[in-house]
Amino acid sequence: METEVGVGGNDEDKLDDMPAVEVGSAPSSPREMADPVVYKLVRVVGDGSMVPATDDEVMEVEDLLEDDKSEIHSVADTGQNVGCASNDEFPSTKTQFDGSEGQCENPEVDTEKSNTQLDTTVELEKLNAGTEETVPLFATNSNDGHIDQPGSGGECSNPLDGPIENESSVSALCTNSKPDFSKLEGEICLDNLSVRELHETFKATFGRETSVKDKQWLKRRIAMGLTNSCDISTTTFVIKDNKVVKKGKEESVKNVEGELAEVSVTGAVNENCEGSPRGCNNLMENPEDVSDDRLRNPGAEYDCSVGDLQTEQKAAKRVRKPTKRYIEELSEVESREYSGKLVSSVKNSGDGQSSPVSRVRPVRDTWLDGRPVVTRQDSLGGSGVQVPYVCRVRRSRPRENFMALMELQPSSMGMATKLVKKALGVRGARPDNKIGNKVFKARSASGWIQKPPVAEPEKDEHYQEIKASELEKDADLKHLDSSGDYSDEYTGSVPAAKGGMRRKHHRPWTLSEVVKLVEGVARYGVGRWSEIKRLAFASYSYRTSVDLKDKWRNLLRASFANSPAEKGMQSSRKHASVPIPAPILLRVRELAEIQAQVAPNLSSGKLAACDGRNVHETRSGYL
DNA sequence: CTTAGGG
DNA sequence: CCCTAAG
Repeated sequence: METEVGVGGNDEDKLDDMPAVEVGSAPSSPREMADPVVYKLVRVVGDGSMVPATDDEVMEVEDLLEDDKSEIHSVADTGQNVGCASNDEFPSTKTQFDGSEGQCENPEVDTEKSNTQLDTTVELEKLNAGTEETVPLFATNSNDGHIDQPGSGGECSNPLDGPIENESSVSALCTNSKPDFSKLEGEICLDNLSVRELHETFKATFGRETSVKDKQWLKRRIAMGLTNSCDISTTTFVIKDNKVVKKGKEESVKNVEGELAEVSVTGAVNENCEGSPRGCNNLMENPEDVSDDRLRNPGAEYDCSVGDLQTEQKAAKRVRKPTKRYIEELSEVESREYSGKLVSSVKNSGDGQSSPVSRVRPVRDTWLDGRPVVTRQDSLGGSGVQVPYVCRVRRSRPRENFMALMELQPSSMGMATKLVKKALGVRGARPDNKIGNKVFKARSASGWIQKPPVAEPEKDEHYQEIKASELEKDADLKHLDSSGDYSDEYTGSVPAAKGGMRRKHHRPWTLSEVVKLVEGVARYGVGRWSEIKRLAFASYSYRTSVDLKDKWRNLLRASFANSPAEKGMQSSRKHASVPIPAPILLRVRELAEIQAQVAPNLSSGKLAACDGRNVHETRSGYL
């Protein structure tokens, strides 16, 4: 779901103001994007910096909106939402999430952007042109009863958006995006219908009345109902050059079945799209805040929007959309691109993508009663309680993220990827982009992904990992310092039959991570793992200080093994999944030596002195 | 809780 | 990666 944001003008200011905080901010300047019209949901942090919103967030908002629209009272359930709803203002709509509930523990993130949670502002950042869908959303916020269509207003609000987009989008909807439904409808083009007619249609379709007056919303809803398919739910249109590309957006819908959130991603590809490689991805991943919330109130979420759908079409299955992880990857690429020297084309994991990859490991799909249930048992200790898979707490560890897999079709996916990448790249192109890097980090750190219920049981895990590693490798090789990170893993450990916890999923260290580690060690000194963790690895939710330590140990081993006697050791060295570049190993060695010499003699107190700048800084931060 | 080390 | 001991 794309949302547009009135933010436009503000962005710059925000950008400027943006703190250097690593985690936090993602400035996105809408203007930057010239071509693709995409609405991006953005979260505004307390300081005014913006962070890309996660799918969850977006979805949540959408849900809320929809709920409101469709049914007025629905809001009540989700307390958090209320805050959101209250704000009519599109530009800055703040959604308050319940901190306590919502947050899964993510220490790093929390610390750095503690504010975020409290006031999470959902802003729509409009990268480009507006989309129809957005409007309805807003409308929902305002109020069920009177649905103002801020949508139009919102779009209008942004000069950038321009009416043009709307038109295009609308027309597109009629013609392109929802052709099916119109056909289904019996040739009726919803656009032509009056609100009243739409209401009737709505009623006919869903069997219930709707108070929503928004035509667009109604149309969309009806279309959805008619099609049953998820694709219609949200559509993003991307205007590239002359072409209008419509990209299907995933609908955030919870599956009736037990699955809280299955998202279907439908990449509707326009004819144009097919031709053009570029795809545009709207969704940004975002911090866990939202996801948690969602988890919390599954029921509330889908009362309306989902309810309709469900009632109408229980059969239709919604597939979770790939976005987060997917996006992360993309973002990674992006970061590299702009930071970098190499502009790498995104490696489309085209091959892999052809077949949907999904991971469901931690999740148990059971069709026992004929009712498919996805349950996560681990967090509950195998109690068998159904848990929204989202919020898993893994021991005391920071938190786990779930990876989402993409169910996209190859074609759409590739396109999407490219588009996203492009979009990102555009943003990055700007001077401010340095921030982008950070942003994505933050995002990655927090990003949770919901898993597609559909996933295929085994093997996807590997699949994904491999894919990820490849990606990383790709990125890393291009430039080491770029930080690439994957989305988190969805699961840490799963209770074994016995109750033993499965190991945390193996997370291969990427080059970028290694580089960061090395830098961190150089900066803060060996042994200050927690500091390094916090500072250098703030963005990586996984990788605990212990992990860092272990990795360092391994690096040391590797470095010493390698450089001293390259010849003999080769045999022992097999191929590491991620071969560490010699330079890095050298650096590691150097650092190790330096530290070894300095630290011991001077002892802890002096060490700081020696390191001076770094240590102090670090310390000051804490102290 | 953070480190360090062994497994 | 995990686990544990020690500060």
